[in-house]
Order: sequence, then structure tokens, then C-alpha cells
Amino acid sequence: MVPIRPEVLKGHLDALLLAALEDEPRHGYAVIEALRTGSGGTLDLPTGTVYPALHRLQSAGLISSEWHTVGGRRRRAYQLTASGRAALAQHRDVWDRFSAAVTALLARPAPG
Amino acid sequence: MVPIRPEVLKGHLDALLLAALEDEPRHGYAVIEALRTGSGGTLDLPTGTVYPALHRLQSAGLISSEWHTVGGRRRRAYQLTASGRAALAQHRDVWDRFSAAVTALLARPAPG
DNA sequence: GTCTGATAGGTAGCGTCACAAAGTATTGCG
DNA sequence: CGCAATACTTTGTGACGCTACCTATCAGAC
Repeated sequence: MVPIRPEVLKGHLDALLLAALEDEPRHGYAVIEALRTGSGGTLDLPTGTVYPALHRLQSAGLISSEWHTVGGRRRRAYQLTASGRAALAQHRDVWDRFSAAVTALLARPAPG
Repeated sequence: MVPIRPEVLKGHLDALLLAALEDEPRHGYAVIEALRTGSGGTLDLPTGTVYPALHRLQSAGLISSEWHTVGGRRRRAYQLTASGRAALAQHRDVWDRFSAAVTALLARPAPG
């Protein structure tokens, strides 16, 4: 199994984070788990990647957060804003076109 | 039409370049055209992206090059090495898993 | 003759952004 | 007590594609 190099995620992380928050509010750790299980284990993102990215998204106004304490542990629950939902739709559009293009270009040439 | 931000290509460029050279040797300019037409115009890469990337691939031993002169114009034709073909196969494997994971994670939640 | 655009190649510098690594703190289990 | 899991944070780094710019040839328009 060829390891997936980190850089391939570049530019797609925001889309994944927004999508992970679409159904329901989640805190950072839960987002990481959602991405891991939702990708069948393929994507297991380090905290140093996810937490700063969530902060960026909040600064950009795409998500908002609220502190909770559950079982003695502090949690910061994030949820999508209206801008966040719009951004997610745009990310989906970009992904559809980008992945279609790459898939087409990587297709093996017809044999013969 | 939402523009595709440059960063999303990160980590996938090598795969596309190798794939563009799979069928036949091509020079840099022809590679750019092959990617543009093969992607239906979605990917139109600047020369400042492609030429340095081809140099990197050659330094890495994945492609080799040969100078030609056609119609008074200097061309550097690149072709895959054995390592390049192996790398392309690995890139395809990574892309398949990565794109499947992202597509799954970006799928809209079931309505209702 | 001159200008423009397509063809063909090149480099320097920049900015983005995910990552590695390290740290804090709590809960629960052996 | 030691250790793993949960939960969040921050600093610094490096890879790498892009912008902007440069050289040069050839074809066609004017």
C-alpha cells in the first residue's frame, strides 16, 4: 500500500472540514474521527492540521464555535454558518470538476 | 463557475505529467496542451508550473529528455523511464484511494 | 519593415498551507 | 502510580505551484 503523501490534501482540507460539520455541530476531535471513519481509514489527519484549519475557517466566518464541558473535558463545538454552507457548495463544485479532470487524465490509454 | 484555486493541484501535478508522457514522448509545451485538451479545458497550467516540474521529475530520474530542433525551434522532448512508469502506477493507486475518500466525505447526507 | 501572436523554453521570488513536534490538562484503567 | 485515550494549542518548517518576467523563432497582417 503506497502511502498518501501529505501534500495531496492541499486545498481540499477546508471542503472536508465543512462537510464534516454539515449534518451536526462537532468538536475538533470528533471531526478528525468523522473524517477517518468516513474515509474508511484512508484519511487520518493529525491534530496539528485540523485545529489550526478550524481556527482559519472561523476567522473567515465560515464556522462558529461554542465552548462546552462534557465529563470534565473542555470541548469547542463548531457549526456551519450560512457563508460556510455556501462555501461548501462551491468546494463541491470545484471538487467535481477537478476530480473529473484528473481522473480523465490519469485514465490508462486504450489498449491496442 | 467557481475558479479552481491553484493549491488544489498540489501533490497531483507529477501524476498528471507522467500520465501525459505515457503514450509517447512530448515536449513541455505539448504536455501543457495535452493536459488542457485532455481535461476539457479545466486544467490550463502555466509554463512556470510545468517546466520546473519537468526538471524536478528528470532530476528524480522519472523522465529523461532529448533536445530536438523542429522548424527552427528548440524542443526538449521528455519520455518516461522505467522508474517513471512505476511512479505513475503508484500515483494512480494513490489518486484512486484519495479521490474515493474525498468523494465519499463530500457526499451530501441522505435527505429526510 | 514592423508588429503581433503563437510556439518554445527558462528563472527568481513569493505565499500558501499542511505537517511534525512539542506542550497542557483531564479521565479512567491496570 | 503509569499509561492510554480524550481534547485542545502553538511554533517552526518545508514543499511546491504560481506570478511575473525574460529570451528566441516563425508566420501572418499591415
